[in-house]
Amino acid sequence: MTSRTHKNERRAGQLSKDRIVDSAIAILDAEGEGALTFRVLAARLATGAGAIYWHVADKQDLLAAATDHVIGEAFAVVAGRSDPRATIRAIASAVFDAIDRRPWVGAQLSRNPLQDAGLRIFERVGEQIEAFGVPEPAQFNAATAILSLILGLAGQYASALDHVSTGIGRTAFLESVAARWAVLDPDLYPFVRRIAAQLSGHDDRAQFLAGIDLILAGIAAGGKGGAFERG
Amino acid sequence: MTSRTHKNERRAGQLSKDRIVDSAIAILDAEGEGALTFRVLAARLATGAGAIYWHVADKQDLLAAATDHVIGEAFAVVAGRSDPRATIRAIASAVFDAIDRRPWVGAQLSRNPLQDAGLRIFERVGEQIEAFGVPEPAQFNAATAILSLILGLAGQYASALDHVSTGIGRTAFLESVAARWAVLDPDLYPFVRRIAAQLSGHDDRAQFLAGIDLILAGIAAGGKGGAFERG
DNA sequence: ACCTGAACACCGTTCAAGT
DNA sequence: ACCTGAACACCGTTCAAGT
Repeated sequence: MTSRTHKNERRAGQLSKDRIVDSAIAILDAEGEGALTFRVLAARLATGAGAIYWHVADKQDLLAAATDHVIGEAFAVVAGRSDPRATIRAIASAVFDAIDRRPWVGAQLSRNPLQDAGLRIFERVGEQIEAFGVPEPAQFNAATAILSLILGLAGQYASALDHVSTGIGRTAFLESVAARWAVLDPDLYPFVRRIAAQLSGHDDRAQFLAGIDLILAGIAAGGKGGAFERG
Repeated sequence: MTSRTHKNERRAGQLSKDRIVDSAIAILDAEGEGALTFRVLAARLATGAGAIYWHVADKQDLLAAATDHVIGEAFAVVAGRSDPRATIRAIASAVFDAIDRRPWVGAQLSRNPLQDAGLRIFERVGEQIEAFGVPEPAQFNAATAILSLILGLAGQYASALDHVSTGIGRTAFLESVAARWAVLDPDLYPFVRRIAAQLSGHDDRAQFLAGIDLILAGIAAGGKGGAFERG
């Protein structure tokens, strides 16, 4: 019965930051952000709650590591296009897909934008901004704008998905929001009222990328002098 | 001693959602988000913790109401410019200033973007997008992009201010971030390393508005056909 | 109708004690 | 060095009881 049970069996029981983060991700994926507790995490790892603190500074550190892991994985499969514009769209797409699969990633990104995962996105975007031909002094602003848009959309999308997960389906949720919007005071909220009709049918991913395109168009337009010729 | 003490004295002691929200804002302003507790809020209102629940659904409701109050006040003083572009910049500026004064507003906006305050911003921006001459079908995407950028920047700025408030000053904080960035692996983070030098000297507000300008430029460029002539 | 405040069901985090 | 798990110092929220 215990044949084949050598010391690796023990090794598998060893704690490590990686194992902790993997377990945390499994819990977050399966039951959402509210379910991640040091107690249930410890139970799943068959250890004491305090043991986790040997490998992880605190809960924020754990969530940051989990988010960084997911974003790192998402970026690993983003092939670099020759066109910087297409590459930036691919980066944004990868982030969108990661959030679509795991709403907690979006929540974490928008809550703590300056941590590892955010820096990873910033770097990727910035490299393409440079490849796009944006002059040095403008690169910081341009990359920050795109990063901010991604994070802002991440927060909105994650928050919407959050509501969806707590009960009704996506279209039912959108319809309930649309119904609430359609009933606002027309003097105070003329725009939102009018837009409500488009809510149910709209495509989140397309809207996400449309925003990116607007900034890219603005960057391109800013270089009227020819400074942004593809090169 | 008790002359002049008529029933209004009693009235002042009455609870109401407004009084609760005002007290919550006072606590948030004075001691930050971590200090807002139903117990300390109740103490400040000289009542029991449970009494608050008669006027407020839960803590999320309280924070949403506080944020909506602040954004409403901020928008009350935003004069409409004749130029939609300038008005959108003024709206973004007002949000920036509100967050600059109260970091918790930024955190709340980015955490819960679809609540009252977010809707207020969305409406204001949307109206200007229409005034800008963006055709109907594109208005939703354009307004969402600007709202998302504002929320994304709100989150980043709030998170930075948060770190500042916990100890060191702003420039010291930026320098510590810059120092961390400057020391990253140059193969993995070439862009962030290079940009680190600009961090200490940069102007948050200018960067905030630069992002808005990029989207506006993108919107204008999108209407090459003349559809976006100022009208 | 509105308020009281004790009680409930949790949290993240710490830390003496073990191996 | 690493793990255990009870204990600490809190939370938001509920609810019987009061007025």
